[in-house]
Amino acid sequence: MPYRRTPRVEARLSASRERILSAAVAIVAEHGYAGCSVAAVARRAGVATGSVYRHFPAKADLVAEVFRTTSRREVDAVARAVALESTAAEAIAAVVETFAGRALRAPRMAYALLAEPADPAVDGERLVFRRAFADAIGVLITRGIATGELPDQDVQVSAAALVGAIGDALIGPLAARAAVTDASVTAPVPDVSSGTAHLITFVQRSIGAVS
Amino acid sequence: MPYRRTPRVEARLSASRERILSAAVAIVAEHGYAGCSVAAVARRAGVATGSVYRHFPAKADLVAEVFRTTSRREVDAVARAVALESTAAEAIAAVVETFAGRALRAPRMAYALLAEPADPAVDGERLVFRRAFADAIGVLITRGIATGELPDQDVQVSAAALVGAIGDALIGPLAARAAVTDASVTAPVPDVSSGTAHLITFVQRSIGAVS
DNA sequence: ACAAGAATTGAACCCTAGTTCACTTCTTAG
DNA sequence: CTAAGAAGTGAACTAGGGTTCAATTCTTGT
Repeated sequence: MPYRRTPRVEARLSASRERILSAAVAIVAEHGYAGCSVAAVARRAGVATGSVYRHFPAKADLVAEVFRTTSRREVDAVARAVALESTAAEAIAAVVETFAGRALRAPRMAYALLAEPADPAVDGERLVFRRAFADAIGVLITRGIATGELPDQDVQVSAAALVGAIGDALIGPLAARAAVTDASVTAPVPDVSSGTAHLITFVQRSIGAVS
Repeated sequence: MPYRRTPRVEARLSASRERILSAAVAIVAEHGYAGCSVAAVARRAGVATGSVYRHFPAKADLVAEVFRTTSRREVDAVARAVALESTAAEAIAAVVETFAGRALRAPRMAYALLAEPADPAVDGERLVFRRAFADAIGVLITRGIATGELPDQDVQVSAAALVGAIGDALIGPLAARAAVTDASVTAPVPDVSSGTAHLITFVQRSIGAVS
């Protein structure tokens, strides 16, 4: 029985899978889920459309994995920022700065993560993402309560509300930026740094951290 | 030239349009945008699919109007609640209670308003909705600052962030309820009243209202 | 070199849901 | 009553994109 899968082939297969995934991530970062058709992904990865289905049973699985990959990056960045700071006030400020900074540098991607309509499978992942994000913030709140820096509070509720607060405060400017990016126009965008500063004040006050 | 549009016909036409719109609203309330196909709307309104296009140039226009109709109700309810209270602390509590109460009583509708993927036209309306909601909250904050009850703050940022905070804190329980509603199963749902109480504390603290 | 079988291809297929349109049914003015 | 023309109908059309599959190209063990 000739031809048994050899490590060499195995490696090429997983490299291929990786290229497809990367291509999909790149397309979402540039054009959002709207531009992420199977045909476009295949073209960018340098394979035939049919080949995509050798690695992913359906498009929903592909985009779900795309979402997971990209959202993990964001959650990790935020979690790292939290770990670096000592006080809750500094940590929550770092969360806002990290997340807002990254989002505004890659607005199309941020929009895709936060709000863009997509496959129901992505919706599920989005809930996971928000929960993970909330957990990272929860860590900081719990720590603050333990040290007495923060008043006692429902960590789950505060964390979930903060995720919403930060996300929503960003959607406005984000939508503007995403729009101009789509039109590939370099346009003046409403200043964000002052908004970020105000948002930091808001979130610090909201968890009871004296600014 | 026989047949000129008479008031009688005019009335029947607008009644027809109204029936179509109501049917669409009802379907969204029950099954979300997912179930809101033109054929389904027409069937429920008791007209042919083609007739829908006598009143709306395209489906996007219909669903946009559905969204506008339903979101106005919510914003009005919240604005009314704000107007009834005198202190900012009471007013923001009333906002949370009103919105959360209504949302949890009609979870499928709330999900459609807040988060359900839908036509791009709906996305645009959703931004309008959030802004209107934020404006209602902004009124209360501005008033609180003026009376000295609240510390000075960026009203826009605080209001937008609060919209996000309230919305996001609701999405979790909402998704659960919407799911069980879809399956038409009466199931135990995570208690929400205690969550609402905690959320009220959170939002009061976040605008600097002493609880 | 050869054959067994897997990987790859990309054009054809299919399915869904919005939209159209030729035809029928009403409504109105003379 | 009759004709002009609008409103209403629903089956057929269409578009877009996910999915499939017969044919082709590779890879491997003897």
